[in-house]
Amino acid sequence: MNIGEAAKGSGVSAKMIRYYEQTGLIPSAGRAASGYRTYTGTDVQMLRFIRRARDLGFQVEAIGELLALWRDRSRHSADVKQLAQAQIAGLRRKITEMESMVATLEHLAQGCSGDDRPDCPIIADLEGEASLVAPACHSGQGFNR
Amino acid sequence: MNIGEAAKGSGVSAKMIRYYEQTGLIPSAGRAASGYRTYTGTDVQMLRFIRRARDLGFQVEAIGELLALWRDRSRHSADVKQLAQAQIAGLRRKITEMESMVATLEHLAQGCSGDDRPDCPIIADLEGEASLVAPACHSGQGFNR
DNA sequence: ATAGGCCTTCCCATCATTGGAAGGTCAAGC
DNA sequence: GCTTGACCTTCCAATGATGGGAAGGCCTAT
Repeated sequence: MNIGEAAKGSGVSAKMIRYYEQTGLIPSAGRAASGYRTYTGTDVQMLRFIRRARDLGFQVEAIGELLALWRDRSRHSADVKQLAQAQIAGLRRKITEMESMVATLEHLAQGCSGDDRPDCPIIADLEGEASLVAPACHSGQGFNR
Repeated sequence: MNIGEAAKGSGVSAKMIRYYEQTGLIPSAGRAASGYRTYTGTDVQMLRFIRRARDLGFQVEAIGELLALWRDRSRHSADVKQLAQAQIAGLRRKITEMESMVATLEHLAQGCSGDDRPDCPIIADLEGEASLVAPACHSGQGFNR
């Protein structure tokens, strides 16, 4: 089948399929005499694998490792589990960060009258002055950047 | 003061300060005879404002709006609050997505023996076959991409 | 033969940030 | 005065994953 059909069948766009090939995540597809890439059912299955891993938030690099384990019939499930747990840990870290942001924002928004007056604890907090509402202690630093 | 000192004082890197100037987020800094950018205490305060907004996860575009409100003494706190609430909503959406990923991954990892045997429900799930452990119903689609 | 739908490659843009190269400036010490 | 090192300047490039588009080739049905 051609790339369009593989894209439809896998949920990975044709653009991304070419990109994954280019970056070495997947092997080069076969080519028809016309120069068109050709895909088999197995290829589509691999692309679906990638799609699902991507939907679980794995980065492409980690997906490469997952693919290698997938292909390795003598893999150790411990290796797979480790990747999954690293992914869980990474997601948890980001979730925690964002939750802290939400908590701060909610605290600030709650103290904001939200009317036509200019006074606003949100602005005050961003200004770096002590919050007009409460110490907030929101700037836990240690952000991802 | 020079850009380095402004960077230190604000927590925004010199690189980013130049970038923010270039993209119009902040006005062009003054220049010394040498061509060096010069900053005042007010500038540093503005940069700190940006830094804190950034730490709350605001995108640069939203920070521009916040800066405009900050400078607008006749602002309506409702406008500020709205930006904050939009930010909260966006963060919450991402958190929910990630939590769903974590839930799926945990479920799968829990069923993985994590030893030297190759059988692994994580791989099985990514393969797209019915999970060996449970229906999982993890692929809720509707992801951010 | 022609239309239009698919494919190819190549380049560009995103977003926020970092890195580096090549070169100018400043301040301190000799 | 001169050197040195720290700082500054601009410009260009890369990141990661993706989308957009142009210019041109291929395929199939009418």
